[in-house]
Amino acid sequence: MTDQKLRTILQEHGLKATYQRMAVLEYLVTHKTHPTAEMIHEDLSNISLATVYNTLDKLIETGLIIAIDIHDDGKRHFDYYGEPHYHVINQQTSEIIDADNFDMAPLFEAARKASGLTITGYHIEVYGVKSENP
Amino acid sequence: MTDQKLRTILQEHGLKATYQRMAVLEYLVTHKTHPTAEMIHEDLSNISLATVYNTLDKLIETGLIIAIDIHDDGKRHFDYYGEPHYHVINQQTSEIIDADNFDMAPLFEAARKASGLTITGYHIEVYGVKSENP
DNA sequence: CCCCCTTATTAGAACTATTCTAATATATAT
DNA sequence: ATATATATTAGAATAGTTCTAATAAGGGGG
Repeated sequence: MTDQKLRTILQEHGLKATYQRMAVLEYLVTHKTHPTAEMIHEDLSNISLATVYNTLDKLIETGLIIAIDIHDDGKRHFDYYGEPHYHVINQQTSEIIDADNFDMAPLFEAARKASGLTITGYHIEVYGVKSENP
Repeated sequence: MTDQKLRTILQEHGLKATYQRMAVLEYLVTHKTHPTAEMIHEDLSNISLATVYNTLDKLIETGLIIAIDIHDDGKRHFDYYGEPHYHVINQQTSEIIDADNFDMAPLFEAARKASGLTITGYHIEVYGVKSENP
């Protein structure tokens, strides 16, 4: 993804297009690894950890990325959220698999009915284990 | 819920029926407040915080309760999971609303297809805000 | 019914992911 | 180009959770 594209995305979401934000956003766009803040900081070694956290907070506020809490490791993982999707988590390995083969609209309608709220988003994690008989 | 019932539930899930576990489980069964470990510890004042955490871990392992991470407050919240349900979270107030008016079986099937795993459970949080025009 | 042994509880220390501070630097509108 | 509000940073601080190791208690076997 070009710098100009990253700059535009950030500005369209009301964020100043700093070098650090462009780098963190590009990292999340191009890595499917659901990294932690520490992992991003290690790879982008010229950006401070505080800035990684600050930037992740801003990107979450805009909805560009989401956070996933894996209870196994106690760390927050982050995921670019360009297209809505959900996560399937292997309980034996903590591997996170992206999936988008399900229409969430009926769930939104059910949630609206149950709560009276205007639905703005969702986080779905489905847990599984390796099949006994593949 | 009677002590005998609590004892039976714990033993059926392979856990020793200690006073502390019965108290924590009963607390979660009877409180719809999605409490944190600290809140449980404050209310059950004769049970140590370490035991509250240990017990919550054990109850999660058995599937009797689940954890919900609210990113707003950085604390883990816990919820008795006697019947499958999902959560609608008011982003303005962090209020957690239980809802069960949606059949998750099709999502399980989609997740199985996407991952090849045998699905064992799910955590769903739907986010919303107060409607503009109620 | 009472041991025995495994498992649970506890207080407090330790850990660590995340947030805060306050000084410096940078983006962007004018 | 300048001003100004906003962003970055290193390091300290915070706080939720986990660990330690000593004590207590559940419950199966006799």
